[in-house]
Amino acid sequence: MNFEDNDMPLTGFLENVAGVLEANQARSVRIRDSYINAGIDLLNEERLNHVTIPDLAKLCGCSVGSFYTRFKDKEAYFRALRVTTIHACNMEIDRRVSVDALITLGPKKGLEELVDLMSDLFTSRYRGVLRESLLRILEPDDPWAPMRDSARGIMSNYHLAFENAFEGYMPKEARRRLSFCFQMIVGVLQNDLVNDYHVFSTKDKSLRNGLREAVLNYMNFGGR
Amino acid sequence: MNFEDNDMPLTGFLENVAGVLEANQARSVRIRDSYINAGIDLLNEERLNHVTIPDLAKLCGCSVGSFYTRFKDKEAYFRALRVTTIHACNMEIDRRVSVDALITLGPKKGLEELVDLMSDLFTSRYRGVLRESLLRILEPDDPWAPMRDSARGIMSNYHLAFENAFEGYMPKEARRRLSFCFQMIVGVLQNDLVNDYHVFSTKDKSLRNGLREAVLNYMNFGGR
DNA sequence: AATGAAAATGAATTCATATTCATTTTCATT
DNA sequence: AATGAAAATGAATATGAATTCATTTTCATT
Repeated sequence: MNFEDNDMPLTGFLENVAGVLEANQARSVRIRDSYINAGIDLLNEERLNHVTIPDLAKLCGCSVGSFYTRFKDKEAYFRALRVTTIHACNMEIDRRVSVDALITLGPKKGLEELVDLMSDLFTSRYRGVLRESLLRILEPDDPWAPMRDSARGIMSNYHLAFENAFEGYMPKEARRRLSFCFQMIVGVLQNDLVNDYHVFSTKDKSLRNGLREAVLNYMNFGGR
Repeated sequence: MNFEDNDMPLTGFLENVAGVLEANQARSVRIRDSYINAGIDLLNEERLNHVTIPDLAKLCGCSVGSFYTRFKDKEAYFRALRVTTIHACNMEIDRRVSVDALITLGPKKGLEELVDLMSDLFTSRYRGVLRESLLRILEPDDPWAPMRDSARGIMSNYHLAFENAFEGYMPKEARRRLSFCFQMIVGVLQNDLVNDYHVFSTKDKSLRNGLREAVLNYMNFGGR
């Protein structure tokens, strides 16, 4: 999967992130990116609290000070991890659930694609960053806000595509149900993100299948 | 609602919580309970991080030191908040979804009761403690574990009651669906616990109604 | 009301990371 | 290869909240 690629080029959006300091030399860009990539991977293993700057620096084979010539502070670093993550997610979203793509797929396959896309995002290499963002959702920054924005974008695409499928008129009831589907998918996936002890899990494909079935059933497109 | 009562007597279970120090005088019991009650209420407003011991002491009209004669450390204090919460939740669970109660209600009303019970728990005075526990789920303690245990208990009751309703034989398919229902309910409610920006919310009754409808539909008991 | 145990007090201390900065090293341009 | 700007270094410092403890006060029993 494209958005799973390691060592993606981080140039073009990191530059504009508040607190990410200018990197004018190839060397500093390399170190900056290695900090970002290390962070993305580490957050799949532990909480950001437990990642100390000295640890991080050692892992990247450089010094504490270098961290601070790349990032204003730890907060800016986490912001950079998030922006990288959101960028990757949004690429995937645009690719797979644009209004055009959804109109081509039609309602039923479109819904299946929604479950698959969301499952893929929550299972990707960025899972740890997503988890950390979710677990810090109440902090002043609200690191989950951009995910919410993306979610709203997806929803809007679905509403448009469904309206089109229903020839311009979608019953209010169907709108409500569509929204609730999305809320179920997100809820179940967020729960899985944080909680390993469920019957249906993203670890195998059971959660994906369960969600698909639940959503299709609920929308009256019939299960499998 | 019973489990909503303020100033519930905290004697009988707090005594056994690790790190909760003996309180032999009426005065110390009073102070201990006022710390607990203040904490439960504060966590509806802010994260535990932001509650400092000096703040807490001032709020309870006593000194920092008194906190440490009641609780070994802040961790023990949070444990006490959780045990209080779980105690209240379990009382409500036993009262409302015992196997007997569920057999009396029958499958359809039983499912509605599940949605209502879970919604009530996640909307109670203990909402803040539940949220804080969820957001700390990855910490060594796993403060969410006891909630998971309660959840397992509820599930088991439902499986037993449904087996009874289906005269001792419940199709595997129905078992799976029942589990997934629960996973949806918990997922959606946990999401709401942490995230205010959804179409269906516990703030009004919309989430409760939506969940009820979704669950009944999915289980083929027909919506409203 | 005397007495010793329990509890409360809050200024001072501890502790664990995040962050700084004077110095050294590397880069890129001439 | 000389030069100045950029970047890296890591020991030292700052920070901020949790925790301690010597002292004072209150409780409960006689």
